[in-house]
Amino acid sequence: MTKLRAATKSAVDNENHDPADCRAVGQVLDRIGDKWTVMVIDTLSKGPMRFNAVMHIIGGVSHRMLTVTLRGLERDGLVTRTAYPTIPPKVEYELTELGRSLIRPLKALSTWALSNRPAIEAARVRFDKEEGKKRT
Amino acid sequence: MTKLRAATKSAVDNENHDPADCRAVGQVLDRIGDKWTVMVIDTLSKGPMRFNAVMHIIGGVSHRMLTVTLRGLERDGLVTRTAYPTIPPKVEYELTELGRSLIRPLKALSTWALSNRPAIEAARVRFDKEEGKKRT
DNA sequence: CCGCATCCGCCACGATACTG
DNA sequence: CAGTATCGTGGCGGATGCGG
Repeated sequence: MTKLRAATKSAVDNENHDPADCRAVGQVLDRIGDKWTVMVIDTLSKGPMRFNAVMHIIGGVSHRMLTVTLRGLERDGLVTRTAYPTIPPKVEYELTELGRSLIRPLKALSTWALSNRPAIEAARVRFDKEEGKKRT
Repeated sequence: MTKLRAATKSAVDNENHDPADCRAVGQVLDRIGDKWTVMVIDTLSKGPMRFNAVMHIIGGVSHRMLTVTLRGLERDGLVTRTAYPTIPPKVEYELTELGRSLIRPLKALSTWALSNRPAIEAARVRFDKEEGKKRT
């Protein structure tokens, strides 16, 4: 998602060929286009879960990035954070209704990806081969 | 998106709680999660178009980034590039069948975004207000 | 008109260490 | 067990200039 971010939105704001569509998608991508958000949502879609559980299931996410990602999702009302002030602490995360509603469009994307990855892969290989020929 | 990128996929590859879903989505986000890809697709969804036309319609995209984005899409077989070797040059871009098939799931996302942005915005404001209180 | 190379600023991400 | 702070790095994205 890399990076629409707040920095450059000015130019985009002034444009309206079909603002509803492209800007809306842009917004979502800003949100879920980062490295871990989608994985967290997918993981939490199976039910409420503790911090470490999420971390272990995803695997490969750093402690810090998981915290940051979860805070972001909490901020946008996509997950709830419930802290039990016990010793040791126990924190549970759960998708909100809003968060769960995102699963469906995400599934659509995932379905598309699964069906078309071979085609993309093929196109990519073909393209790179052409590139190779040009250089020789 | 902005940045899953190839760099870190190693850790993710070893994990399979529901690999089909999350990895597939991850792949797509790697592709379309950057700053301009979705906008380009949306723009081209209206029909074949010349480079400058796309640039003008999107507005705010640098010459270089549009080139890069289009090359990426071409590489993955999502758009075709047709150059007419006239003077001055004229290049037309058009979505392939594969590219057009991506519009549907994108629409799903855009629909979700449009319906829920108010909710997200509200949650965000609420969350930030709480943050403010804590700091005081 | 379009593509490509170079230079550079900036931010997402990761590793580590410390607190409660 | 969970969160925060700090620091370092890679690579995206913008500006500009040349080539065809």
